[in-house]
Parts: sequence; C-alpha cells; structure tokens
Amino acid sequence: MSLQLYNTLSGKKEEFIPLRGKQVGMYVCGPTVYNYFHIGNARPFLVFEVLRRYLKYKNYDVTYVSNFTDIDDKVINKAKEMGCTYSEVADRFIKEYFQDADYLNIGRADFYPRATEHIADIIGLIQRLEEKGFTYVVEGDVFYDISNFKEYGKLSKQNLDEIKIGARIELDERKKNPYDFVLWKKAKEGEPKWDSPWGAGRPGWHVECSAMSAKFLGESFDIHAGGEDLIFPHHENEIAQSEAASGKIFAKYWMHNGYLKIDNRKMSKSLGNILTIRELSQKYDGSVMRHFLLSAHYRSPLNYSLEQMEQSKNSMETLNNTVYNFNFILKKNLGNSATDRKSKKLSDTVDEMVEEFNAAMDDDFNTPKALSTLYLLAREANIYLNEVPDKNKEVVKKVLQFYKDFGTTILGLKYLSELDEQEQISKEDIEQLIEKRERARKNKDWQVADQIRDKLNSLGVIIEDTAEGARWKKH
RNA sequence: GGCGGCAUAGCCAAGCGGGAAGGCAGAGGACUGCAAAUCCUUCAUCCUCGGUUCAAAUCCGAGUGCCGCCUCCA
Repeated sequence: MSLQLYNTLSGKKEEFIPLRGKQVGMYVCGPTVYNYFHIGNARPFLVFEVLRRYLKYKNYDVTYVSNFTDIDDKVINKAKEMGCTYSEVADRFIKEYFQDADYLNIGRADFYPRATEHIADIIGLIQRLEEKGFTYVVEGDVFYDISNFKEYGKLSKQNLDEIKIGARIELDERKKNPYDFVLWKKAKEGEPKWDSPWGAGRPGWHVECSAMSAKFLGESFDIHAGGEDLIFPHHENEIAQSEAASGKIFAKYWMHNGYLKIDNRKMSKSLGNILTIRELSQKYDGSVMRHFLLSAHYRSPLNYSLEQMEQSKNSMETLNNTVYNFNFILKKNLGNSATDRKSKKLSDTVDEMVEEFNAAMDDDFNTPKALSTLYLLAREANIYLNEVPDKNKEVVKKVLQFYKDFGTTILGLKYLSELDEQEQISKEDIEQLIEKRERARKNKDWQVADQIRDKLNSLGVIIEDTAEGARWKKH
C-alpha cells in the first residue's frame, strides 16, 4: 500500500516517495503573529499536522517546521496600536498561538523559526541571489527580478504575459516587472531595522520561508504546505528564490488546503468575517472543532456554520459513548478470555477498519473517509456490547486500542470518557448514591430511585442502567 | 482578461466506469419500571442538456449556478 498525495505542482496525485528514504522534511507556512488566529488559519495548521501524525505512523522520520512571521507591516502597525515594540507583539501572539494550538491538540512542530532570528541567513540568501544576477536595487530596496527565472509561474500555472493584464496589480514604477517583489525593504523612520549590505532595513515576506526552510530542512525537501491562497504569489516566489539560489528543486510535493468559508465566503482577516479559535473555544470542545475541520477532505472548501458545529458535537458524542461504554467493561473488571464467534467477528471487524482507515489516508489523506471507520466500528462494537453477555476482554481492549491509535493518536480526537474538570461532587459520593439507588431499584422503589437519578442529573451526572450495573458519566 | 476550485438526501460528506459509504437531524419500532445508552427499519430520478460505452454520479462536450487566486491573507 502506498501513499498518494496530490501535488499542486503537477496537478495530480502522485506516489509519495521521500527524497531521503524514511526521512521526511515538512514545512508548513505558519502565522504572522499580530493577532489571535481564526478557524480558517487553523485548517492548515491542524490538517497538515495530522498528515505528519500519519507519516509517523507509517514509520517515517518526520522533521516538521512551521515558521512565525514576526516582522512585517501588520506586526509593526499592531505595535503602534498597542504602544509597545514589534517584538512584544510577536512574543505575545506566539504565546497565544500555542494556547490555541494546544486547545485544538495540534502537535508541536520540531522547529518554530522566527524571521527576526534568521536575519543573517536571509541576508546570505539575498547575497547569493545577487551574485547570480537575480536582484536589482532601487532606492535601498532590493527586488527579485522574475524575468531571469524562466520557470516563474510553474506552481500557479500563471503565464507571465497574461497575468500582466491582471486588473488589480498595484503598479510600482520602480519595478522592472509588476510581479517583481521585495527581498529587502529599506527601513523607514522609526521602524525596526537590521544592518545589511544594502543598508538598514528588514526582510521581505517571501524570503524568510526560503531561508529558514533551507536552514532546517536543506535546500531540497519533501513537503511544503499551506492554504491555497498562498500559491500565488507567496509559494511561487519562494520557488523562484530558492531554486534560483540553489539550482536545485525546492520542495518535491506542494500541498494546499481549501478555504474555510463562512456564509459561503472565504473567512479572512481582510474581509473581517473571522471567528477566532479563542472565541470558539468558549463554546466548543477542541475535539469538536477538530472533528469539524477533518470532516471534509482537506482540499475541499468547508463551510462553517452553527449547524455544522452542532453536528460535529453530536458526532463526537456517539464516539465518546462507544469508547466510554467499552471502558466501563474494563472498569468493572468484566470480560473473560473465552473465544466465541461474535468476539472473533468483532476482532475481525477491527482489522478490517484498520485496513480501511489506512486505505483512506493513503488516498491523498482522506480524513472524512478515515473518520467513517470509527463509526462503522462503533456500530459493530455496540451490537457486541448489547448481544454478548460474556465479553472477551482482549477484544474489548482491541476495540479501545483502535480508537486510541486511529482516533486519538492520528486524528487527534480526545474522548470525553473520564471525569475531569473540578468536581461539584466527589467520585465516592456518586458511587454511594448509585449504590443507594441500586438498592431502591431492587425493592422497586422507583420514587427513591428516580429522585437520586434526578439529583445526580442536576449535578451533571448521567446514569445509564445496563446489564452490568449502573454506568455513570458527566455530561 | 488569465488561472483554479466546487455542484451527491433536510444538513454535512465519501465515491474517480459495473452494488449511491459514513455522520447529523427527522419518522417508526426494539430494549428499559420509566429513562439514558444502544440496536433495527425508513429517508437520493447524484445541477441541466447532449455524447462515448453492454454499463456513467463517475469519461467527453456544451451550459447554468456558486466560490476563490491574480493586492495583505491559511
């Protein structure tokens, strides 16, 4: 079974063959840190980190790099607004980034390079481009001359002659070609600046990714990913810089996720229709948001709505219940080692689901299809729970292991199966009340039994009577 | 003007030439002292019109609708 990934560069699904055996280098464009990030920004962060989890599961040794753009106009403006330095803004929102990323259970990258910490590398890269004749300087600004890079447009499939007609390009008289872009920006009065051979200034946006990816992953690496709005010009420019400087292929696979939309429009800071993770975390569990973001294929557009979030919430609930109900068997220390046909069948179903899960993920990382295996198993597993009085302990464990390995380790979903948070009532008190209720039920004293159930309910504890005794959970 | 994406049930979403997955919601039923959880049943002329094929949601052509990139944007 081999992994197929859609490569924006070729416009096709391709077999994934890393450049260096089992070593995989992955670079995902990270945020400009001047604000909280929103659920649209979250999509690539989350989705490509799931790809990394899956690659790890497939025994690849992944080096995952995600940058922080900590110097640019937006950061500088924010600093003015907040009355502090640009680096205070960056530090602050990097901290906020991690809080939200953790909430979404986005795994940590191996490296989080910051542009301002790699000024020397950036200058070095620009110098190489200068030596090779890809730059020109106007009034202290260093530009990249795209006319010298013959393959310009190969990622976005833009034809230079035709994009010139583009309606919205802002003409900068100093540029030789409208699509030339700034590598080094001369400092304006009062702006943060670094010394360079071209005078004091700061790096342009695209150049940091070229410099930092080379530093951490080498001049050629495997996967470069981000939102599809980065294809042009950001990633196109990165290719132009990196390949012109090194003479080598930059990234082998380019992956881009579709937009997160709201009211059927792209969610973006410039449109002002954003919902931050911080806001949403007030309302929804991180796993519910993950479920939502993984419920569509990463390349498809995904529309945010309240109804969608409710659906994801309910869907997670089904998974939570199944996992919880299986854990209950172990907690009660029930189950034997007998082998019967139904246990065997459930065990086989788990094996089938493992295969289906892998097949789905191998096919361009199809998370919605992969998710469906969790539900298919849930049905079989719940039937087993209802129909088989003597559960086979190993099978019960195997089911739980499936949910852990694929649901949690790969997809990053956490099940609300255990009591957490601060308790209004202790575990012991709950167990005591349940025992009391069990006695009442034996005596058919329904009134007392229901009173206890109502009381627990008001404390957020739900009672479920089963053949194995009363089960309880927090809601 | 150039480049690209999407269109499958009430909602979401797989599917890539031969049985229309899965989830959510709804309806009915089973189980239960009543519940909860769970299970069962039920719910699709695959945007339109042509074409190719023994066979098309799937391929080709022409439309229609929606979204996006070409300016900062994930």
